[in-house]
Amino acid sequence: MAPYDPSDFPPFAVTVDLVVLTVRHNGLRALLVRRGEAPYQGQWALPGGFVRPGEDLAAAAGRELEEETGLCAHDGECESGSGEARHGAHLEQLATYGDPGRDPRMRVVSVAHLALAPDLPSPTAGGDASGARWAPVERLLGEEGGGRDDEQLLPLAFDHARILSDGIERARSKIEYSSLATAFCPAEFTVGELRRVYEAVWGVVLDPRNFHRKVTGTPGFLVPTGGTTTRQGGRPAQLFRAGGATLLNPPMLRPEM
Amino acid sequence: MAPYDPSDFPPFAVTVDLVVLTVRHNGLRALLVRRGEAPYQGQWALPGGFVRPGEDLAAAAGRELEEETGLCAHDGECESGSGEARHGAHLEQLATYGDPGRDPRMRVVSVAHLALAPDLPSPTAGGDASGARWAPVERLLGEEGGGRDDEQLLPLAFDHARILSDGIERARSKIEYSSLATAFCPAEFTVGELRRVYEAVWGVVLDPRNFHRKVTGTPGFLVPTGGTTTRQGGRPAQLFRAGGATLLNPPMLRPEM
DNA sequence: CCAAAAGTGTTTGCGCTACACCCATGC
DNA sequence: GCATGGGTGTAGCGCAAACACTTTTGG
Repeated sequence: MAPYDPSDFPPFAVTVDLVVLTVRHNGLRALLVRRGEAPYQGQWALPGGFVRPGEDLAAAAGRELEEETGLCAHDGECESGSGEARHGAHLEQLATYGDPGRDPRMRVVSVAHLALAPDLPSPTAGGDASGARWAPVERLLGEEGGGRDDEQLLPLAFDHARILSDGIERARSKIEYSSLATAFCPAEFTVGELRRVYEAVWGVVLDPRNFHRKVTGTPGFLVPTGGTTTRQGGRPAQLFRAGGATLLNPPMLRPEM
Repeated sequence: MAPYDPSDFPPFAVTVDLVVLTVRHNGLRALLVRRGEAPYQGQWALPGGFVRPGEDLAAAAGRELEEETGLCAHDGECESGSGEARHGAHLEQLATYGDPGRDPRMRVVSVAHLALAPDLPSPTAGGDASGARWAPVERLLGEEGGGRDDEQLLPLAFDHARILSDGIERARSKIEYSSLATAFCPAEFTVGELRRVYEAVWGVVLDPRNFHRKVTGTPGFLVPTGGTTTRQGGRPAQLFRAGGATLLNPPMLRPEM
């Protein structure tokens, strides 16, 4: 190999791309922005942008997330520190994509991050995108059982379909063995609401009795607040907050794969 | 955010760093190279180098791995394609480290990869490093129960201790639910040899009877070759190759954590 | 009074654990 | 023949799956 010469290395552009997921209307959805410029002008893409010269990768991801959603990241391996813009979201590094040619203009290495957010009241305010939406993931991945057949797939710019697919797969497997599903819920939530998160992310139906026993029996997963709510109708349900536990032992079991 | 201008972006150096693990003398070991230049001259570091202008990230990692060990990578998400230099090893992307200041000379973003290799006959031939060694991981992480107390910790250059720690953690958790432990074994191996891999990586003792039943009962994990060996002494043991299965269901269970 | 969701108990079965014993080789 | 590791059978137990019923609200 050539000797290590600081003044002579191939220059790269480094960006962060964000897979932001939420659960809305009993379905898993991803945040997309419409591209205003070539290439892929007018097509949908993941939010993202350049990493700034003095900026940590996690900080760049947190900044982009707040610009797009108003959410302030916490948790994961990213600790951007201060400033609670809104209720927190989970943010973690996903993977890095650097194929030559993934961006036709130049050599770009993108460090993708995964964010999990609760259902936001406002669709998508602020941000630099000329348009933004929460798209159901079935319309992006071409999975089975996701809505009607006449809904066609939304093509994504660059290699973003691949990145999104990896992010969804990470989320689906990670809620098995961690308490991450609570990141999709508001600060206080019911067992039933948490169950509907699992059902939406996995695309399955779970037994309410066994689910209730499982989550309330796992130490540190849920902490009762003492309050109740009837916002889902029916009998009042206990409210919980997310407990301190991050790793679930034993894990939640996803039915027959 | 500033408009997207291809000719005006902050330039970064992009490197790959390698966490190469093997099992040797009943212990988990990592490949280290001695640095020939400042900074951290003379200290031990993970092998790695710059990504070349037209080169994929996985290809860069595979190239570095072959330069350092003579191994040809396969499997994982990295498919560097052709050229079987020696028996294959597992290679996958680990994580990306890009703190400003992690390299005092310039802004470097390093895409770390994890490689799992069988015990190599020759210590470490070839490569560009002035020195190389397989270091027991206990001497690098300061864990309990790893050898005598008078052995002191080896400090690593840059943030490589963190990267190594992340790589080891990935390997430890991934052999639970995948057939990856076979990547530490030669092409043909016995159930006992595979068990010693698990014992070395996890630092535990497993019940030979239950282990045997578990791995032979998991469809697609092991394929008998028909041959036997007595290289471990005692009664001849059946030889196996790794089967096609990558995900183990149900997973191997790591004793009391 | 009806619908809708919450919450609880029980049975059944599978898989993991823990244990003792015989087998086939090298020295 | 003895040491060494390989391979098998079994009993117990804990967890998860499957299932029915009561409770408490809103309309």
